[in-house]
Amino acid sequence: MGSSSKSRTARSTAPQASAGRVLGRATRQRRALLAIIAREARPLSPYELHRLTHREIPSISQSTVYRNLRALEQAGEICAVSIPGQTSRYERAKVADRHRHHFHCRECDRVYDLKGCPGGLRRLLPRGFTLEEHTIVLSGKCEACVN
Amino acid sequence: MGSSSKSRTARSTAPQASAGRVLGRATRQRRALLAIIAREARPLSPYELHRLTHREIPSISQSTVYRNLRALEQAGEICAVSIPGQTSRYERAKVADRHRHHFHCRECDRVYDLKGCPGGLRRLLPRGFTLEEHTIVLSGKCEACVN
DNA sequence: TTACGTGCAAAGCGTTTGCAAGAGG
DNA sequence: CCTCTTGCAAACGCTTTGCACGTAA
Repeated sequence: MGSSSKSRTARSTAPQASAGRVLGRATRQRRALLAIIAREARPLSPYELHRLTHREIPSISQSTVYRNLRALEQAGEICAVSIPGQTSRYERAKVADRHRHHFHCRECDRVYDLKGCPGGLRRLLPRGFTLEEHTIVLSGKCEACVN
Repeated sequence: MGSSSKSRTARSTAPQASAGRVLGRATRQRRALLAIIAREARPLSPYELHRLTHREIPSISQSTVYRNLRALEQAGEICAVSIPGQTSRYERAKVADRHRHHFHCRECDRVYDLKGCPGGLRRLLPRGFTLEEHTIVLSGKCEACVN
C-alpha cells in the first residue's frame, strides 16, 4: 500500500510493528489482561475481559480495562475486531496481523477467526475510489450451536 | 452484556416486500423521514436524518427519528446498514434487499452502496459451521475525498 | 523518587422510554 | 372519537475522563 503517510498526523515511531506508541509499565492489571487475551482463541469483549480479569484481580475497574485495551492497541499488542452492530472484541495482534476475517455466531454470540480471504474485492470499488482496507464478517451458527 | 437478538426463525418471508409489521399512521414527521431516505442515494445516520428532517419540521425530536426508524425498519420500508465501529445508517429497503455491500470513506465518513459480491465466501467457513449471511465493508477514500 | 497507572465517581454520548399533549383516520 | 404518534426529559448502557492515591521502574 502507501509507502508514505499522507498529510494526516504523522505517527512516526517504531516502523516495524503495526502501531506507534510504546507500551508503558507492566502492571499487574495489564499483565493479567494481556495474558487472558493471549491464551484465548477468540476475540473478547471489554465486558468479558473485565469479568475474566476480575477473577484474578477483584479490585480491577472497568476503566482500567478500557484504558489498557486502548494502550495495548496503540502499542500494537492487541487488535480490535469490529462486528457490525456489536461492541468491539479484542485479540492478539499476532493473530490479527495475519489479515483475518471473522465469523459471528448468532446463537451464542461468539466471534471466531477465519482463515483466508476471497480476492477480487477491488472490482466492487466505484471509479475514483481508493481501497485501503476491507472487513468481511460471516454469520450463522458455529459448530457448537448447529443442532 | 452478552446477548443481543437471537433465535429468530421466521426469516423466510417474501424476498422483497414488508418484513413483518404494518406501518401505522402517515404523520408529517414519518413522511418527511421516508421522503429523505428515499431521495438520498446513500445510507444516512440518525444524526444526519434528524438534521435533514429538522429543516422541514423544526420541532421534530430525536426520539421521533429513532422511533420512526425502528417502525419503518420493522415495516420493511427501510433497512439498517451496519459499518464496523460506526452507528447504523439507514437506506431504502428496495436498495438494501438487492444484497448490497458498502464502502466507508475514512475522510468524510460517508457510506456508499456498492454493486456486486465476490463469491467464494463459503470456503472461509470452518467445518461444521453454517453460513446464513455475510457483510463486506470496504474502506478508503471516496472519489470526492481523493486529492 | 517520580511519572505512569489505578480505582472511583461523574460526565459523555448515542439511543430508548415514560408521560401527557397532540393529531391522524 | 379513539388510538397512534409526538416532544420533552429522564433513564440507560457503554465508554471516557478528572482526580487523588498507589506503584513500577
